[in-house]
Amino acid sequence: MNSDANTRRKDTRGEISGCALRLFAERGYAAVSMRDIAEAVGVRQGAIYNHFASKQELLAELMTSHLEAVLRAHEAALAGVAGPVARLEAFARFHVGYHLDYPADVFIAYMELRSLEPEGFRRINAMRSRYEGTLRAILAEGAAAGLFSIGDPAVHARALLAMLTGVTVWYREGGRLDRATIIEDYVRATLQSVGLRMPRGGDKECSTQP
Amino acid sequence: MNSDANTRRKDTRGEISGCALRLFAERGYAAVSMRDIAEAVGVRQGAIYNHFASKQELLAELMTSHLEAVLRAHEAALAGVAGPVARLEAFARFHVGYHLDYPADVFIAYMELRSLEPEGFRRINAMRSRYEGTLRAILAEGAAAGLFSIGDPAVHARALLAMLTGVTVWYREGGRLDRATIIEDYVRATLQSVGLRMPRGGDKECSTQP
DNA sequence: GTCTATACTGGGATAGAC
DNA sequence: GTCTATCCCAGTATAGAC
Repeated sequence: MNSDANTRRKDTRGEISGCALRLFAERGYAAVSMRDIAEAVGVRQGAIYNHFASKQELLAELMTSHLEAVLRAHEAALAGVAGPVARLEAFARFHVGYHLDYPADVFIAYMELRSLEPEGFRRINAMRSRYEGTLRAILAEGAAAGLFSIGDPAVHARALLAMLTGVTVWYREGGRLDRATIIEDYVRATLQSVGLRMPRGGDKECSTQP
Repeated sequence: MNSDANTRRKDTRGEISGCALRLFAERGYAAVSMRDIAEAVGVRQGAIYNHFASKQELLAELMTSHLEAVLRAHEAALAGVAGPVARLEAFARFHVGYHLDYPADVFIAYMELRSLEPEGFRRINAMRSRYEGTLRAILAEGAAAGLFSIGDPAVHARALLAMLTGVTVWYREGGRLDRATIIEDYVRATLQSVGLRMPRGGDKECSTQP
């Protein structure tokens, strides 16, 4: 039906995005050259400019599509979840799970904001703020209802986001701990940080230690 | 008595360190040129090489002296503090306080590890691991004693470090919140995250909201 | 749409006068 | 120890053949 990205013809644009994403995450935007990206894709440097007008546009595109995906998935994850406690748990579970699945995307969106030129920065920072705002609202609501014991909701929101996002810094697939364990640990830390004690008992049988 | 950095003669080396620190923190190592640093200092580019052999050595030097200072201050802050609960509180209070005082140093040491060449990386990463290890030990001890309710101590240590270190990302002097409030909020989040409830009552009178 | 080739800029680092 | 001047290379982006 549609003409684009349809058949299995090689999708150069997509491969450029993928390689750039990985390299930016590994070394940082400024430390990666268009030649590096081209080599990873298997084309010559000039070919990239058939798909992206500039390195800057490539970065902005990566961040935009990532943030759009995050916001969509995040809204879906919290849709129909009611009450600050349940919403906070859902937020933490979604956030860590998503970050385990897309560590490079997340890392870039978190770290390379400063590499954006003013226009892109404003647009993309606004998307990030929306996301942060939903967590802040949950915390403020829980605090107002007397359910949470926290200081300033904005401070706590940033503290939790830093904590949850930090999972991308050290997590590597096939490591000592599996995905489910890590998520539960972060969810527990999140809920306890606002003064709650465990979501539901030991949660998935507390068999961490033998 | 000593011959170096003694009188008030201009300390070019120190100014290079200071400007490089600030610029690396603002834009990232790869995005800052030796010309940028020289301009900030007020000398010509070549003059830097009278004090540092290379840009890479300059970065390694900044990170090393920072980490040495952190480890010293951290040991002093925890010296004589006994018991996992008190030590965890002292750790959190020290960590956030130090990071509020030296945000640029901390940010670089956290973010620019990947910009180090192999030799410097090993050396400096070992220093970071020592620091992380002290927190992990506190958590493991508290968990073993049944005082803390956490999952894997290594996961929780990294989660807390990311949370506490993240204060440098958003804190700006003269903002809405003062230093003491921010520290107390982070300390509270830290202690609660392991399942404790408040260090001592409301702590400094809970007058956050009017 | 990809290639080769190139324009142009800016980077790290060095040489030698002062 | 700092300066000016320069080397050499890598970087982004473009032009034009295929």
